[in-house]
Amino acid sequence: MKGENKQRVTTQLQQRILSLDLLPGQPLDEMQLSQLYGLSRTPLREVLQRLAGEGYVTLEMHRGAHVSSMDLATMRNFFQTAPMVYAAISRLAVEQGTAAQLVELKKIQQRFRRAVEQGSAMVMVEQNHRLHEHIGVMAASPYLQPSLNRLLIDHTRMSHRFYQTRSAASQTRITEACDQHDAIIAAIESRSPSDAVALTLDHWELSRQEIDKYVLADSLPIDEPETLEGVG
Amino acid sequence: MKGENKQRVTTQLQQRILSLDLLPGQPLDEMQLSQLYGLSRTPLREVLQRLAGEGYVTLEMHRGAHVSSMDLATMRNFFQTAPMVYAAISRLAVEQGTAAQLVELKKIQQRFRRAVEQGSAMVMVEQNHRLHEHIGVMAASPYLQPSLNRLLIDHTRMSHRFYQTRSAASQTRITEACDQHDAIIAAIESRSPSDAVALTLDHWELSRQEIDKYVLADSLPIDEPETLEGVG
DNA sequence: CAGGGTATTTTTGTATACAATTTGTATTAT
DNA sequence: ATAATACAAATTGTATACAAAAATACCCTG
Repeated sequence: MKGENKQRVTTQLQQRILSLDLLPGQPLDEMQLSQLYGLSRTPLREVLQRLAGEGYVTLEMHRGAHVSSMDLATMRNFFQTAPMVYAAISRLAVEQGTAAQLVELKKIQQRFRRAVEQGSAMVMVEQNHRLHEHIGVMAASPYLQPSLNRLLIDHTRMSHRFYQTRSAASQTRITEACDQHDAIIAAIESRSPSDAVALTLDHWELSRQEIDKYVLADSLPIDEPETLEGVG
Repeated sequence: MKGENKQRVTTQLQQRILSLDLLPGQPLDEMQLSQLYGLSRTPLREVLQRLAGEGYVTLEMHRGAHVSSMDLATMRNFFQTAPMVYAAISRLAVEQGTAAQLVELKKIQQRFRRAVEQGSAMVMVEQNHRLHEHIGVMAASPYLQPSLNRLLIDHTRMSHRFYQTRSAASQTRITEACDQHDAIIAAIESRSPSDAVALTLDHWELSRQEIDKYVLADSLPIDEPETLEGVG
C-alpha cells in the first residue's frame, strides 16, 4: 500500500491549508515537504499539481508552489459568487442526494454539534467544512462541485474568526449556525428544494455578517425560490 | 526555454480532447504520449495531473489516465447547470471586463465569423470555445471559472454535431449563433448586464435545442434579471 | 475442451541523479 | 556609498533507472 501515501499527504496538506497552519501566500519547499512526509520529490510534485488544480495552491514557473492567497479582489468576488453556488448546490442535493448520503450528513452534523458543545473551534471549522463539502457531493454535479470546493477553501479559511468564540454574542451565533445545519438537513430529508435554498441563504447571511466587517460587496442575483419552477 | 514544453503539451492535449481526436473514455498511455511529444514521463505525468484537475481527464490508481467520459447522468447535470453559470459569467464579464479584454474578444469573434463564412467546422468549434472561455476570463472569478471551464469542455465536445452543417436549416442556426455572439459583445461593451444575461440565455437556448434531441432535462432556476439587484 | 491458477509481460508509481533557472551575495567601478 | 555585474548557492525542472502492481498469456488440471 505505498500508493495510498500520496493520498494521505494530499489530505494532510489540504487540512493544513484549511486550518491556516499553512498561511495564504506561504511558499512551499518541495525538498522540505518531501522529507517531512517521507516521500520523494517526484510524487510530491504531483500532489502539488493536483492541489493546484483544486485551488489550494498556485504554481509559478521556476518559482515553486505557494498557498493560494486571498486578496481583497478575490474576496469581493467570493461574496458575489458564494450565495448563488451554495443555493444551487443545496437544490441539487435535495434532488439528487441518496438516503445513505443523508445518513453520512447527519453523522457529520453530530460531530459538528459535539464540537460546538465542547467549544473546540478547530473541530468546528473542520466539521463545518466537511458538512458543506458533503452537501456538494450529494448534489452530484461534476460541473458545480469544483466551484463549490474553491469557495469552501476560502470560506473555511475566513471562518476561523467566526468560531473564535470570545463573546456571548458570538457563542449565540455559533449555536444559531448549528441549528441552521439541522434545518437544512431536515429540508433535504423532506425533499423540499425551496426550503433548502431559503435556509441555505439564511445560513450564508449569518456567515456573511461576520466576514462583512472586512470586505463589503453586493451579491449577484441568486436563486429565486418560486420562479421558473417546473416550467420547462 | 525547455520549461514551456510542458505548457505546449498541455495545450495540445486539451485541443485533441476538445476536437474529439481523443475520444471520451479513451485510455492515455504515458509512454506513448511521452515519446510522441518528446518529453519524459515525469513531466508528462504532471501534465496529466494538471489536466485531471481541470476536468479533461480522470486518473485511477494503477490504472492510468482516461479522457473524461460523458455519460447520460452527467449530461443531464450539464443541462441543469450550464445556463446558470453562463448567465452569471456574462454578468460578471460586463462588470469586470477591461477594454483590452474586449478588444481580444472581438478578435476571437472575427476569427469565428471567418470560419463560419468559410464553412470550416473545426475552426468554428475551436474559436467558439475560445470565445466563451475568454468571457470567463473577463469575469475574473476564480470561483466560477473552474465550473465554466468544465462545462465548456463537454459543451464543446457536444457542439461538433451543431457545426456539421449538412442542411440549410443548420447553416441558418450557425449564422444565428454568430450574430448572437456579436450581440453579446455589444451588450458587454455598452455595460448592460441584463442585456448580456438575456442574450446569453438566448444563445444557450439555441445551442440547447440541438443537443436536446439526445438528452432531456429541466434547467435550474437561473439568473432573474431585475430581482434583488443592489439590495444588499 | 473448459476453468483456474501461475508465470510473464506490460504499465504505472517512486526514487535518485543531473540540468537549468532563479535568487542572493560579494566584489568592483563610478 | 551606491549601483551594476559576475559569481555562488539554492531551488525548481527533467530524465533515467528501479520497484510494484495490473493485465495478459500460458500451462496444467479436471
